[in-house]
Amino acid sequence: MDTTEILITIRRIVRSINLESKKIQKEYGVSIPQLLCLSYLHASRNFQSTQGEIRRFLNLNSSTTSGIIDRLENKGCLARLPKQGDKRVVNIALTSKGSELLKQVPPLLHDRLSERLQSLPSIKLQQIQESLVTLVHILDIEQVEASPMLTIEEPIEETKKEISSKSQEI
Amino acid sequence: MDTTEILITIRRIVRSINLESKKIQKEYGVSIPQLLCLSYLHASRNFQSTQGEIRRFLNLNSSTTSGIIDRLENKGCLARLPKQGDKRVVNIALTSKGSELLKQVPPLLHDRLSERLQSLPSIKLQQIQESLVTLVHILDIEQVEASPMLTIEEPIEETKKEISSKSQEI
DNA sequence: GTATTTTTGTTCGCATAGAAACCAATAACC
DNA sequence: GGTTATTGGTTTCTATGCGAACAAAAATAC
Repeated sequence: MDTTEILITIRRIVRSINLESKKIQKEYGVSIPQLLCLSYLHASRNFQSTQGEIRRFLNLNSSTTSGIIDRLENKGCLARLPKQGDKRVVNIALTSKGSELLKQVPPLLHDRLSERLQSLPSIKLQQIQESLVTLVHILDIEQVEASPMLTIEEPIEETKKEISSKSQEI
Repeated sequence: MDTTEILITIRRIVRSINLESKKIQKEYGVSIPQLLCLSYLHASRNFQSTQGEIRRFLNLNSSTTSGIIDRLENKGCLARLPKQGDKRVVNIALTSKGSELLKQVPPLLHDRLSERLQSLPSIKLQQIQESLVTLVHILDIEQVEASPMLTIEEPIEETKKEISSKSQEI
């Protein structure tokens, strides 16, 4: 497996995750980013948070977060409330409908996948973890540069690119 | 790092790839899926292929492929031609504009990423490959089920799920 | 030859994702 | 207090991605 195949494999992993998200959405009516958002609210103080906090938690762009919140609001899972003291900020509150939905979904999801991952030898699992972190570093060039104190890394050039060539259908 | 963190890491990898795609699009006017499509045409006989072949190569849904081809057609990078003998099939032909664009983009991209991957110890690279393949198997549950002759795999239940919980902003 | 099934690719609808533009509110500066 | 800079979130636009529906064409069955 060379560079190209690694990239192709990543694309396939991404696709699987997206397909899974679609299945969950069909079955439960919420997507994974939506679920992540609801989970965050559930774990927040007073089951509330701000759009900015959710955005940072999800590590997404502001407009994307706004869209996710819109759709959850339309579903009745959360509500937008004004925040005392700062009129720019919108408080996002989990509704009981959202809370109920959370009770149905996460345990099923988490258990199944954990099951599979934990059936692996722990050495294997460790490998996966390290490999993913390595990939993050390779791809997250900006992050590495932003923290020169992290570790000894080889000098990495500014602009990183990604390539593609053939991929084979399975 | 447990299951949740693996999932979170995957999400971060996905994000990096998407951000990279955005940069490339801004700089060269084409996205990575579009580049993949053009590359495939370039390597095809007579610089032509069918929508179905491109779809299988990209491993994408038909409507997605149609959209990608639409946008490349609008850019003048490819053309839709009828196929002799089967009126359902559309031949997709790379234009010289598309060919020229390919000359500018891919070498830069591929080289940079290869460079970084190949600067890793070969053991590390091997780990990454194996880990990705393992993840593919875990996520590609349907593939494994569809091919019971592949290898000895533990019995895997039908519906797999994915979970999420906290992720931290870096 | 006719009826049915399968194939091919397009359209539509929905969601995610980012960039850019925007505006109101707040903070910082003088 | 007035001016400038920053912040927070929304809107608009573009692209990717999937599923469902669809129509035409081809393949298959009788």
